Amino acid sequence: MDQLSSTFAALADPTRRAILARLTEGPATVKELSEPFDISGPAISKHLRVLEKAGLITRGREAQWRPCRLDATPLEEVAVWAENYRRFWDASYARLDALLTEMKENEK
Amino acid sequence: MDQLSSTFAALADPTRRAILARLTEGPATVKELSEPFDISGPAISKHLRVLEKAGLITRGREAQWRPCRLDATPLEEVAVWAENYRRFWDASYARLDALLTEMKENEK
DNA sequence: CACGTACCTAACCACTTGGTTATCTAACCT
DNA sequence: AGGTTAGATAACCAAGTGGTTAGGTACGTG
Repeated sequence: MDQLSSTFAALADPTRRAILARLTEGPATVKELSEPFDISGPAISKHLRVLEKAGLITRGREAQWRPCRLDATPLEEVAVWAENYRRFWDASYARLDALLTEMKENEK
Repeated sequence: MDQLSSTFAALADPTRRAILARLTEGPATVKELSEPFDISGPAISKHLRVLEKAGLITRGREAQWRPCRLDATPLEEVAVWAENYRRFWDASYARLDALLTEMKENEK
């Protein structure tokens, strides 16, 4: 699977997005991350592995803890990808787009 | 499933992203959309249903054709979501962020 | 009417996903 | 050494996904 696909796939789960949101406040252990959720440890472990494979988190090791840190670089690609569609949802951008097209037409 | 989740899930497949890219050039029939891909009609139909459920396309009906049109509005939510993480990948933004935090500290 | 074209639905298959419980390793603390 | 805590792994299950083939519907045309 390509980078963008695995990033989108990782983001498709609300639990994983909540984990990312939590990590914006700083690194956390697996236990801390699992606190807000009513699911088992192994389930969290699986989510973390998905996030790690997508390159969205990195994991260290300190004694018996395996602290997770956010790595947002894959999200830049997501933002860039979405921005390419801005003119299709943004009305003012659409008008600008139409203007530019018109100008191009006039050049011919 | 919430809106953002189903949007991300829809975008996780390269075939579906390619279909969206094709639709930026204007509406297309199912046949036209399936042309670039080496998969069966029903497979395309399934992809289109996923995109439709995610609100990324709308479908009309003209005689025996069911033309698809792009609807990018769910992508705005994606862009906004990703932008909230910009400071975690953008070095200059991170520096600005640190500066603002420092200023806040000084206010106390 | 008969035929071809565009598209959908149904049934099926292999694989993945999100969850579980049970069991293991590794580190810390008495 | 024994017990507790953090975490991973394994085995399992139900549901979902991405693909297939076969068959059905709706429309335009000879």
